[in-house]
Amino acid sequence: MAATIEDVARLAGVSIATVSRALRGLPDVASATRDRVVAAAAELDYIASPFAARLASGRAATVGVVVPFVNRWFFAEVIDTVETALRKAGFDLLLYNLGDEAGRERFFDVMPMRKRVDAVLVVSLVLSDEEFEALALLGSPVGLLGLERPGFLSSRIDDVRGAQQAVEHLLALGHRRIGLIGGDTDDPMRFTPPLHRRDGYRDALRDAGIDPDPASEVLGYFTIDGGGDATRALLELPDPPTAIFAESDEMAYGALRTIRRANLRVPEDVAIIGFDDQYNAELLDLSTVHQPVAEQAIDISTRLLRAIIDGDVEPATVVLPTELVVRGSTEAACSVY
Amino acid sequence: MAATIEDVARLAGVSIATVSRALRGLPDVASATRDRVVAAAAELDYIASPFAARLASGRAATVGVVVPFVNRWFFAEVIDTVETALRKAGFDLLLYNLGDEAGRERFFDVMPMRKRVDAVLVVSLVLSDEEFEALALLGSPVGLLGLERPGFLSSRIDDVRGAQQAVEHLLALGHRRIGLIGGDTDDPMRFTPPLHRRDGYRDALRDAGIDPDPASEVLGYFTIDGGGDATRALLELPDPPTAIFAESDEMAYGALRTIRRANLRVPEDVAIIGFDDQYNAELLDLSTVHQPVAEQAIDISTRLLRAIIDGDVEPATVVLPTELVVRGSTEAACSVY
DNA sequence: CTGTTAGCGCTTTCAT
DNA sequence: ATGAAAGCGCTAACAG
Repeated sequence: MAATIEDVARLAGVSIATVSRALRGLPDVASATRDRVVAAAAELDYIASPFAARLASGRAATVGVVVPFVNRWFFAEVIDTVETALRKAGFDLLLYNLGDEAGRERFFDVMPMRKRVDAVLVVSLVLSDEEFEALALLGSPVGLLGLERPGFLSSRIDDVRGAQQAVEHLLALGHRRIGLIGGDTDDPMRFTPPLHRRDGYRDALRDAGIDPDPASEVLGYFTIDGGGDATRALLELPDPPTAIFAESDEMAYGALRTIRRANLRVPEDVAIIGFDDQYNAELLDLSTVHQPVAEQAIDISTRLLRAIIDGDVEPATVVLPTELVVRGSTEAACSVY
Repeated sequence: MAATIEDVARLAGVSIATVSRALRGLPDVASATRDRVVAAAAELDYIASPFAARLASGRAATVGVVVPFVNRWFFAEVIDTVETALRKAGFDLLLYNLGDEAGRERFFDVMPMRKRVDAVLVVSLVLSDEEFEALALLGSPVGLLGLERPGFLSSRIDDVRGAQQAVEHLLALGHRRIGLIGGDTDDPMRFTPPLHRRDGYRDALRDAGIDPDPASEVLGYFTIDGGGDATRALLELPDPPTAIFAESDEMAYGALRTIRRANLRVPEDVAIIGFDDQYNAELLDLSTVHQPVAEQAIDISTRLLRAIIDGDVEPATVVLPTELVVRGSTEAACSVY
């Protein structure tokens, strides 16, 4: 069987308490002693049993990461970055993939991470008051990525400003009739992005002296097909828009497809701009608003770790800047369509 | 503080051993007693400390999943599926994201999952003999997804056959000059897909009485840009191919871009087929060979769990079928280009 | 069917 | 600077 702390103690000729201290780099260990212990541990190929350590210390050295999906760009990117940050700090990442609504209910019902994580990171989930309450009751630091709530650590982008950037770009190109493909803002369990991005769209129009026209705002449900259908609706308007802002790249992909199938040219007939800048955007030559995903992930992981280790960290919200990325779907010069 | 097993035992008026049995659904507990225990546990909002249970039982109830990246289609898809399967069986998923070469070395050097998982699942990593050796030394079941090795459980597709399907499709359409965009087959740390898919390509040509022409096989390095460059090279050939088989969808995307930029039409001037059928393939109307990712993930998780629970499971390899998916990049009828 | 008891392998006072 | 000893909260014989 694998070596235990006693084996190391025996070989090094010290007590198990000293082995524990030496191997964890605690102070008050003579360096000669430490060397001896480290050598013994190496010889026996010893590593501490995490479960015994966790039981004895009360620390889980684990962060629970809760996501609605993992097989989508944003979430995969976040998990990737967070895992690396945690591992570097000696923490494990325990993944909770909610999946469907049933999975979500089961999760908040059972709270399976109870007693097994030091902190929780919730990624882009819209939570009810009860669900926030349940998280707070865990008694561990809770971090939010892509959303905000008073009393919780969080990291996000400014969706209003990002949408403004997109629409201001279209305005600067001379467009006056600009359509919006958005998400549902009436769903009580809604994502916040649809709401904020629509506000940014309207703000930008008003700032340019244009009155937002409700008829030019259609639902795309944040899917490719939804974006395609929405675009068809926009094109059938009596006075169709010359440019479209889609609240997500995915919806913009659908828009591109619909326009291509209608034998119209992008951007000459209709200009398209998305939001997110996922990797497909470059492939499809889509202008969009870049959001710094890895940066948000690193920021929230870092502060969450500090909250675990140093204890008291104030539950601030960090807002990271978005950036306009101009490609061929809005500027003909470099278009490949 | 949170309730312990003793609190429950006291409230239910039984011993802690009975609580343990009742809550874990073990036999030999009177149903009246069990009800009382369950009620007491519910009242105290009790859940067992996983660390104490793991320390005492020696079971980690955790599977370590080792991936080279998580932010790529195939891996995200696998993690998603495996997490769900494990969670359903009461197991945690501990993620190990190797990232770069340094991360990989650190991983196999330290073997950080030692003493903390009951099994390991390695996803599409090409391992050295030493690395396989290190895994075997863990003494736990090891599952492989996307690769195969005698003595290990594994689940994969038949890359040779899949490539044949792609090329046979092109041949059936009348193409005789078919180019190949592949991966490096000389790298000692190579993926196996490049090798197998190239073999399938050559087999299909030979079966049609065509001698594979080395000049028509170019390297695309499994990236979009690589696929684009490779395509340019193929188009500059004295006798350029009328169809191209890319060993991955990503390289096919690059091919589409290059062809579009060269003002050639797909599929009229050049037909393109990829391999994998990731979601972008449909978006880009790319013909490809579908590989069942979720099915592979479920198969290997299931067998790995059985190996953990029932102990002895023979280390078989399951090979799942691929399927040709015809879209607009090979058949003009439904093309949108 | 239920209770008693001895660990599981560490961490952490408290002495010295 | 080091050691002794008391847990951490559970599981698993074993006894009855």
